[in-house]
Parts: sequence; C-alpha cells; structure tokens
Amino acid sequence: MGHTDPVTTTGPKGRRGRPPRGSATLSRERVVEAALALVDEEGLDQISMRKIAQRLRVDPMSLYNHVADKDDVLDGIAEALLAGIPAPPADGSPRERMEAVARGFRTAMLAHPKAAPTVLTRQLASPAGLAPLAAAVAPLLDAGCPPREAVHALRAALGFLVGSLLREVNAGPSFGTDPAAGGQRRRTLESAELPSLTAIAPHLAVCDHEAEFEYGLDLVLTAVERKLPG
Amino acid sequence: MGHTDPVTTTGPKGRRGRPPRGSATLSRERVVEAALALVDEEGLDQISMRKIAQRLRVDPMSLYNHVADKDDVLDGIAEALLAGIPAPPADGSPRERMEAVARGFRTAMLAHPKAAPTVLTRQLASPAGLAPLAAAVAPLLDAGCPPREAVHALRAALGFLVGSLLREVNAGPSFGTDPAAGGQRRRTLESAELPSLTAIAPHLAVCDHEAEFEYGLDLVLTAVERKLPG
DNA sequence: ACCTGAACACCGTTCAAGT
DNA sequence: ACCTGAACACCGTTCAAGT
Repeated sequence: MGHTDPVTTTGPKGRRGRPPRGSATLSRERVVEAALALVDEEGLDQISMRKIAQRLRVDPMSLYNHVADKDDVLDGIAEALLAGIPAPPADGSPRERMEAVARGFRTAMLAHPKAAPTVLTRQLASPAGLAPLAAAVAPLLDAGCPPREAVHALRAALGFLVGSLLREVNAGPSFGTDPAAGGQRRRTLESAELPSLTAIAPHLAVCDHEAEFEYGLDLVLTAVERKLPG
Repeated sequence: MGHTDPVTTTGPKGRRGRPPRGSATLSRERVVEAALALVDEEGLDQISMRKIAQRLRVDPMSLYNHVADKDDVLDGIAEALLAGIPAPPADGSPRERMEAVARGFRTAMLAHPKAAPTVLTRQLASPAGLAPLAAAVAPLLDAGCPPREAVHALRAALGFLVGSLLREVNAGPSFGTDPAAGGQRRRTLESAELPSLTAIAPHLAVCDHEAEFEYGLDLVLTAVERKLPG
C-alpha cells in the first residue's frame, strides 16, 4: 500500500532475460534497501523473499543473484543500521566521547525500531559494526586504560546498551510511553502476592525510555570512568 | 534422533477421537515441554507445530486444543525458563541478594541456551517473570531506596543482564570460549584501518563469558549500591 | 551474467467431520 | 471435550531453461 516507486522498474510481468536498458538493475544494495523498507512498514516477522521481490517488481528467484539467502538479507539490514551511527567527535573528555557513541547508537536503532533487533540479537562481526566499536574503546585507551580492562568495560557497556535498546524497541509505541495506558498491566502487577512489586507497580507501569536510557548510561559510564587510571 | 519416549503415547497413526485409556493426555504443559526439548536439540528456528506434534505422536492440529498458536508455545517456553530461577535467600546484604538473583537468572538461561532468546527478546509480562523481578527490587526497597529510583536501577541492571546473556547464548559453544579459535575473526579485526581496534584485537578475539559476566555485574551493582541512601 | 518459472519440501492455521 | 485430516495460503530454495 502507498509505496512510492521510483520510475525505474523492470517491465511487466511477462518479461524474461536481462532487464531493458534504462531500468534500474538489481543489486545487493537495492535488495537490502527494499527489505528494510518492508521491515519498517510491516515488521521483521512479515518479511519474505517473495514480498521483497514483489516490491522490486522482480521474480523472487532473481534476488538470489545478489544475496546468498534470507539470512544474508538480514545481515545486510543490520549493516545498514550500523552504518547510520555517526562518527563521534574526536575531542572532548573520554566520558563525553563514550556518551556520544552510545547516543548515536541509540538514535540509529530508533530510526528503524522494527529492524533494530537484527542488530541487537545477532553476532555483529561485520565491518560496519567495527567502526562504532573502535570509537567506543578509543577514549578508554587514550585515557590510559590497559587494553584488557578496556575490553571488559566495553563489553559491560555494550551489554547495557543492547539490553536497554531491545526493551525500548520491543515495547512498541503503545506501551510504557503513555502514562494512561498501563491499566491492565498494573492490575497484573498488583494481583500477585509480591509486596515489593505492589510497592513499585505504579513506576513499573510507565516508562520514559529516553530518561531511562540516560539514567542507565550515567550509571554505567560513571562506573567505567572510575576504573580509569588517575 | 535418540529421543527417549515415555511409554505413554497415543496409538498408531490410524487412530481418531479420544485417546485410549492409559495413554498420556495432551496438555499445555506437555506441549510446551515437548517444544522446549525440541528447541534444546535443534534450535529455536527449527521448531514447528508439526514437529512438536510428531514428537508427541499426535496430529498437528491437536495442539491447538491446548495452546492458542505458535507464539503461545514460545510464551510457554519463556515461562518455563523463568520458573527455573531459584528463589534467592532473603538474608544477606542487599548486594549479595541482588547478585544471587542475577546469577540465578544467568544459570536458568544457560540451562537452555538455545531457548533463552525467548525470554531475553520478548516482553516478559508473565507472572513467572514477576517473582524474580520482585526478588531483585526487594533488597533495594529494604535498603531505603525510594520506589522510583529502585525502578530506574532495576531497569539499568536488567538491561545489562539481558544484553550480556543474549551475547553469551548467541555466541555458541565454538566462539569466544576457545582461545585457539579466534583466528579468522582476529584477522577481520586487524584488517580494518582502525588503530584502536588493532590494539584490543587479541582481547576481543577471546571471551570468558563467566568472567565477563562477573566483571560487568560487579561494575553495575557497585554503581547501584552507591545510589543507596546511607 | 543475469533473470525466470516450475517444482520441492516445507510452514501455520481454519474448518468440518469424527468419537 | 478432544482429536483428526484435508485444505488454504503461504514459505525458502534448487534447478533447468531462457536471453
């Protein structure tokens, strides 16, 4: 529905063989781009090779000339999101530089909340993920942190980032963010025989994701900062 | 392969109608149990309603008398894992009690590493998840932490737990844990033009998950502890 | 070199029919 | 009340055939 197509499409469905001159040629990039658009609209579980092909006005099997399989498409989506993380400024305190990477990471994920789990739940060994990783450790090394310790701190911080963002993107727009919404959930919380839960139920029912992220980021980065020499 | 079946099975495939007296009757619990066993053996993505039914020696459609749909089965698996978290001792310092919950959570996930993502990636609003949540906040409240702050701290710590465990269970048994294995990955790391990465590459290539978890847990809980009054 | 379509081996789930 | 099987509308992917 309502997908604005560029003028460049392959011809009517009867076609066969090479595309006519002037039509956009297929490529891994274009496949991933179409897949990401589809995920943004319909969600990760709604994606299929056949739907991606349909959106590109191409036979489903044509995709396999440019990607290995569906998993490769998901890898491509993850890379695309990671590429959206801005390079942080190289000046500023270690703390400020680490904050910049973390916030850039969050912003990049929130730009495609439905696609974000591809990044957050898979092994990010791709080159696209290495740049932000490097940007995150650099401040620690510059501050004199020994490499071994820097990796520990990096992994702890990354754990927090991944877990927090996964919660945020999974929550969906209609839960946690709206103070009036938590009714049913609140009831669930209070019905249990857990006194410590009933005490915090009102606060659990709402969640300002931005504020929550900043609270946790401050907590973690303060702890990391304290590990630095000097 | 090699699945040890109890004596209680429904008859040969020709059957129809109610099961014969003496055969184990189907139930939500038994469906979830079979599904979990299947996930443990073959992985989350290999699960299907049809395979679960096959393992129970039952028509695939019979499952729908006890679960709403496939997603409901996954919810059941998540609940089962959460139920495996031991109730922590009520005595000890706040710090010790929080550590106990965190380690119990990790142990429960590692008991079913292939199923753990069901817990880690979905909204855990089920009653089974509330008990550990209550056990985790209780020490904070007991220490005089105001409820609002306790929820912030809880969410930050939970973010770390989820992100860390997701990395651990996704890593698989053959990566990170073995010092000799990281060869190819190491080469990927060093080939990039990122000096800060080459500096830490040897440490990134290996990962003792247990030690990493304890490092991060100490980092986070120390930070949380510092927020407590007194 | 790239695109195509038929075909294969699967899916989740609805529904009417059994007992 | 519960189990069954046929049927529907999908999947991802292989392969031989086209241009």
